[in-house]
Amino acid sequence: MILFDGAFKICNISAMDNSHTSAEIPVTLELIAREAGVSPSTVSRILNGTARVSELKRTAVEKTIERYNFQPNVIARGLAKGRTFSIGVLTQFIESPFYGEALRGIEDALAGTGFAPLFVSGHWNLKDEVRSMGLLQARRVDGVIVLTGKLSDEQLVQYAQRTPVVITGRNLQAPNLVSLNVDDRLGGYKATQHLIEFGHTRIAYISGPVDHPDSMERLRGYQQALAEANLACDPELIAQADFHESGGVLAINQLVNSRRDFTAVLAANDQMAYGARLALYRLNIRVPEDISLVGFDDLPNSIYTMPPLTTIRQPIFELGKIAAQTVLKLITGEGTPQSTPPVELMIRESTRRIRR
Amino acid sequence: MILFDGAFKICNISAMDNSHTSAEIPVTLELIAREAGVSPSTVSRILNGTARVSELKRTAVEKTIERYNFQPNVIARGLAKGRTFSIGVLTQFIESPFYGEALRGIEDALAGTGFAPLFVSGHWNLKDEVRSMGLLQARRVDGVIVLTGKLSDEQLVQYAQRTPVVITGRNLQAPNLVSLNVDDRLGGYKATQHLIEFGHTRIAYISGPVDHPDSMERLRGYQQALAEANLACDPELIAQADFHESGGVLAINQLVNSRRDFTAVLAANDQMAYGARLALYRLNIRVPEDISLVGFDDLPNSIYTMPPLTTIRQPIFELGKIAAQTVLKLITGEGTPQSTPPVELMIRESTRRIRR
DNA sequence: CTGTTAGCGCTTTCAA
DNA sequence: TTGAAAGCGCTAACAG
Repeated sequence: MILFDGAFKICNISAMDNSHTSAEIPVTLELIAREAGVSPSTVSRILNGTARVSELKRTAVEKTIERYNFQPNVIARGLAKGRTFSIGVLTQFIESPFYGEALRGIEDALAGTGFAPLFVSGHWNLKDEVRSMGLLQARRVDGVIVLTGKLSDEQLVQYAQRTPVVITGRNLQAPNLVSLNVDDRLGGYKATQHLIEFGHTRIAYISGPVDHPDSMERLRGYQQALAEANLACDPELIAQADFHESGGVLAINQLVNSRRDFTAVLAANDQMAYGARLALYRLNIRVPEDISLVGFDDLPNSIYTMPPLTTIRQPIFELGKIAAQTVLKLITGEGTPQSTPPVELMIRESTRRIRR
Repeated sequence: MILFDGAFKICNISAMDNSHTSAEIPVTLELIAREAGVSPSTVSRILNGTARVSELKRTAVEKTIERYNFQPNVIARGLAKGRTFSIGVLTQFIESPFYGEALRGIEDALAGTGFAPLFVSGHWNLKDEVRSMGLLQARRVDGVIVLTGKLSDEQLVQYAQRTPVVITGRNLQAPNLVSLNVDDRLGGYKATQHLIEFGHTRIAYISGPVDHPDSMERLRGYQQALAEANLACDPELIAQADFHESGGVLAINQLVNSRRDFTAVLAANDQMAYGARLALYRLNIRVPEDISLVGFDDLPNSIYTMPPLTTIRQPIFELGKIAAQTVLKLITGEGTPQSTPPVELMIRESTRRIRR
């Protein structure tokens, strides 16, 4: 295997010398103005469409802009206008498949508006969230979208005094701030109801962190569906986990060790359902023949799961989109908030009617 | 089900009225200086540690900063210093589980350096990539990391004339630009070799897009391993797909329809392997009993796949980290480029020794 | 050590 | 219509 003489390659080590960078005449609006024989204000006016400009000068300017491939400095513009045209987005993990969809929604809504998203991560960790919010503040974003997280209501309200805030996953009333929610409880309810309709009466629940509002709402939906069907809610059947795959694994083991029997499992999110799936496989328990499994979120992957996962679809892409639209409205002072689309039960192949 | 009277909820509609926003006195460096009884320069010096300042004034200033909760305006600072302290990152899909890891690496490397990443998406689409690069340019980022994509070498080189560029997934030599690579060919080679060692001789390959350099390199590794083992490379056993799950489904169907027999499949990435897995399941072909399956990337999910997927681990988090470190070095003009860690074969449960 | 004075690149009155 | 001038919030010589 002689072709591979190293496990990696780096090109152009000499490129590290970038001493030449210093030369270059920066192309600025002023330069354009001079070259086109007009004043800077005129160029600015053309760029912003702020006022009528004679056809003659306009074409002259446009030509020079073209020629120099001039792009106005958004930073400088921001300073002058007191607006940076960027929207801060506090997500939890930049690589999260779940929040990723929301980010895509935000990108989508912001495309073509002149505003750009600035993504920062909080890692489900108050300190990081505060630091990240500080970064956004320092960069004077015009608005902020907070995708859940651990910031206190007070912090959020205070933050909203300086900058418009849109927050998901919590109910909060304050000036300059709007909360956007999907109906987690309804989701938990629908999922449980589906299982009950399939004849299951012993339904285990793998919950997320107790301090996570979404998680608790879903649990409430589960409990309510149980209650409405006159089924007891056995606390032994509720395992507490952490929204991660590994938590799902642990939860299943714990549930099985408890020796309570159950014929179905509802996981508070898809990631835990993935972990649960693996744990069941290890225990030689078949899905859905022996146990039905339901997730929550409908991650892109859940169609390709083995078997494809029955789950609650959250309109998370749309939520991101609406959040972005809402924050823009807050900034410009327009009204009419949007409603978020409802959660939806996606019946796939991980659940089946119980054999009697 | 009376508790849910709507499938969504929006709070605080009245918050849309943000007319009060106009009041507020902005807290600036100048304000701090005045309140502390010193000149703006002194405050600036304290903030930047640019020069020694008497203990007396320092504490006075620090107190006022504290009192006003002052955060210097990074935008203004950027204008003055000719540096924005942000690094543009062109990714393809913000929600991609694969690039997500790289983004995390970038965040990780940038944390605490004062630089912030500005993530933009290219969607594997030249037009979007150009637009996104334009956005970065307009915002005067101090450096750019390009995670593969379709920009031409010329475009990249030209871009590097204005801003330091780090590019992954291609070999390019130019001033002010460095290319970072993982050894895709070696990955393809290792994966194939593993299959051959397990006794497989008829190994199908699901490729990515032909215009994708990573994809082609992996294919070459596959071919080389075959050649070294004196196995013929049957073109009928190579299905062309698109790096997405659905492509994996299609590829398997095509492969099976071709009526060539094979006992193993190597997919050029994990996502296609997921799709292949589903397609095989639909066809009642067991993995790994009937067919062994290997992926490429080692996405976080591949441990939780059914069965857990044998795959080539790409050090993509580390790659992101190194890319960020490299671009910082390019900016500050320091030297010593890093090497990227090698790819690694992760043997899990989707492959097994062929029964004879 | 510290204040004064010019800008950074753009927008925006205010006159002309 | 258009230009001159002032200013956005900060930094960086340059004196003192």
